Amino acid sequence: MTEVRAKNLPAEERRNVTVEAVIDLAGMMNPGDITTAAIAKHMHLTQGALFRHFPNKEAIWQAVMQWVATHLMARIDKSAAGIKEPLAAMQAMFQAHVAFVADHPGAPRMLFGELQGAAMTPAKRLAQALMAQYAARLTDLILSAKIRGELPADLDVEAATVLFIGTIQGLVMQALISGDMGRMLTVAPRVFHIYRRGLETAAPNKPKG
Amino acid sequence: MTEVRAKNLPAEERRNVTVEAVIDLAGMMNPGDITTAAIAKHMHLTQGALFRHFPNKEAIWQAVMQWVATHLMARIDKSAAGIKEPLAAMQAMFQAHVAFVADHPGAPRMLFGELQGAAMTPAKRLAQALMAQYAARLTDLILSAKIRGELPADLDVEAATVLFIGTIQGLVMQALISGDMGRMLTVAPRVFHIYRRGLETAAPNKPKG
DNA sequence: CATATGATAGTAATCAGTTACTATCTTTTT
DNA sequence: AAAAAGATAGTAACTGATTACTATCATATG
Repeated sequence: MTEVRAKNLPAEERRNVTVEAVIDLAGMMNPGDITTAAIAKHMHLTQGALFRHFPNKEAIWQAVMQWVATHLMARIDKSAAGIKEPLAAMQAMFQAHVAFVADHPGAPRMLFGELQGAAMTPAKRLAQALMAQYAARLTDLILSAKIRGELPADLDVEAATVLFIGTIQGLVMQALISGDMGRMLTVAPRVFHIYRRGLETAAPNKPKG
Repeated sequence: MTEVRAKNLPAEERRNVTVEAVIDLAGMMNPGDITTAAIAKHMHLTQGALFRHFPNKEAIWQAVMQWVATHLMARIDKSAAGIKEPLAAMQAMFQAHVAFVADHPGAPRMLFGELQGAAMTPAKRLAQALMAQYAARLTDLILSAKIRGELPADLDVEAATVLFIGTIQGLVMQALISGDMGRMLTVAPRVFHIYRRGLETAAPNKPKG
């Protein structure tokens, strides 16, 4: 017997519910089309009440981006924790990232939408910081894989990092387009397999001849 | 002494100019935020005048998607024409696609934006047809590469196709985010190199042991 | 009672699309 | 070829709907 309507939530919890409502909505509609009225309706509240908990709409988006950054990184860190082999850790991160998106399709849509916006909003700054942190972590893993001899010393690290992130973005984008998140989960390991082979056998520009 | 303002263009040319204006604007702002007023202003026209040439806004977007589909496929076909080796053809397509995006950053933004929209608009249908055509062409190339012995017979064709498209989407997405299209052009061949190595050495699931 | 939370009912700005009128180009008629 | 007529293209001002945001009043909680 869950209450359809939770009344008079404490402020912090109401803010959390708001963020979840936005992530939820972003999975169903274009983030740019999400109005404060739509958010309020989705959480069974009146539109004006939202502004008792957030000073303006931008603050809501900022909170959402913070939620995405925190939860995504937490999930990725957890998946790779305790794995010694860098390539195995990367594989775990890859799968964890894809699984996170499958659970929260609205999250990448908020990210992409925010990052592509022209204006340098606080939300965009958060999104950029997330991306930078992600890329740095990957580069470290690839470098240590080189040191451990798991990857060839002449591997193009930058291209490998770009391709890892790009592969996920591409997978996610295609899943968002088709609307089939489950399929992405099964294709992801097969795609990562090709990526991994590419790293392991990469010769920079002139294969010895 | 170019005229700042071309007056009273014939209808068809005015429609072409409109499409170009939209692609141009989409490179600078979120496609969803492009208003008819913004389009008109960008082409030095009044907002109402647009509706003399298009019945509604959706028709404008439809024309834009048609433009993207036609020009992108033409450029890709041209780049691969006359190349016998499938892998070389794929490499040419890859580079041509990236170059097209560098020339028209608004094009992929329109595509992604349209494909992610919930409503099944005519513009979305065009975008989906473009993607399907693209994927089919790739699958054909990969299959013929197998037959010619350029790629291993046990390569996961579906994953290879998804990864090709995903790699481009990921590259483009990162370029859109950073706003640096020139860099994408230089990174693209290095990224494709890793992709190609992945295909050439891929063993499906159980590397013989 | 005091305060936090919510509802109701607004505001000014902006959106796609329409209307009435005017300018410009093309064709026909003389 | 000159002028009138018709068609096409553009302008300016508007409409109703929707937006983010606010002011005021009501209620629930501790």
